[in-house]
Amino acid sequence: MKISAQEEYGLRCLVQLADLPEGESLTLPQIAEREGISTANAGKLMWLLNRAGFVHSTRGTKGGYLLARPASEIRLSEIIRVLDDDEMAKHCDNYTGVLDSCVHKGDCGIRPVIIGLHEIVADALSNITLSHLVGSESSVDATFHKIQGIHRTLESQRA
Amino acid sequence: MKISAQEEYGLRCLVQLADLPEGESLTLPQIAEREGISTANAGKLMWLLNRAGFVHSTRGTKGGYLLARPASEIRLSEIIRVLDDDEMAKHCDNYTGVLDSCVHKGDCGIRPVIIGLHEIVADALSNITLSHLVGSESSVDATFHKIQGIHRTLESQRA
DNA sequence: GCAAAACGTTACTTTTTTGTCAAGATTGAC
DNA sequence: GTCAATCTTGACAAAAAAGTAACGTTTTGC
Repeated sequence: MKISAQEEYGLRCLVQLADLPEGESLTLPQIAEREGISTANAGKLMWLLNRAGFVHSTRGTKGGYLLARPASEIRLSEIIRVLDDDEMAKHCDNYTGVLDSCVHKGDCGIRPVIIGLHEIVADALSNITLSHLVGSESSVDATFHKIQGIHRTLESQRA
Repeated sequence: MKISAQEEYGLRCLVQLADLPEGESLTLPQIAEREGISTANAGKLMWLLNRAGFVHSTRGTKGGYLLARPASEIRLSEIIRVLDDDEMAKHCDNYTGVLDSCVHKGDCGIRPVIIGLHEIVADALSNITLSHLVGSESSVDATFHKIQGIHRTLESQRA
């Protein structure tokens, strides 16, 4: 269970934009340099993020990228879903071995665990927004654990 | 964020062994057939699982594989850690772009989220054992949610 | 002993994922 | 209007993951 390169770098590019003063934008070369990736690679990532509606781009001299919505309104769960190509929906169609369909098509003891796991992850990520990620490592860490704590308490009250 | 083929199929092979009557074992061709994968592939997976100490193998005619420990004592968190090649420990060494080390080496707002996410997943998986996975899909689903519910309640009480 | 059935190990091939390149399109400045 | 800076897009190349093949070792049964 891991984060793909696309998820990691895509998220980082968005954080760079979220960390900008109101109204400012970044060009591809600037984003690439700040994240230590090639301009070509940054270009592809930003294309994905633009297509998904997370950023707005302007062409020509003085062009660049900026967030399409306030950072506080963009949840990590949305971002990951896009960068991950909605992998979860296809899980059971992918792992079919040498056959056309999974041998556990009818009844599968693993499926509920996989689905449940993704629910837990999506749930945790839906409570974190881009604006939560712009601070220092220690402050983000504190925020994350606070959010998780609150969330779990609400969960168990509901149950 | 997704499960790799190695994790998925490796876990499934273990579930097959967990579903066996006490003392019985399965050969590679049997495991392969039951999971719809090639014998060669099953062989590689079982080699990994044997090396990690989850199963015992016996060679020669009448040989085969069986669990090294009771299914109720093997937690999914251990299994995933092995099949995933302990990916988490290397996260920050992997995503360095074109550079030798990650540009966020010093202070990184994303790291606590990645680490926290893996903690949440490992936490959820540590409460599920192989024996939980042998029933029907609906019973496993019920068990999973029950375990998660109990766990979250304890978590929030502690907090 | 020897052949058949089974696991063990390493090297190789294929497929998927990542990352790069190059040509095109759009805009602003002069 | 031309030029330079910038994003867009599809094709291509490199790297990683997944899967296969080949050959070896061990055990059982005859």
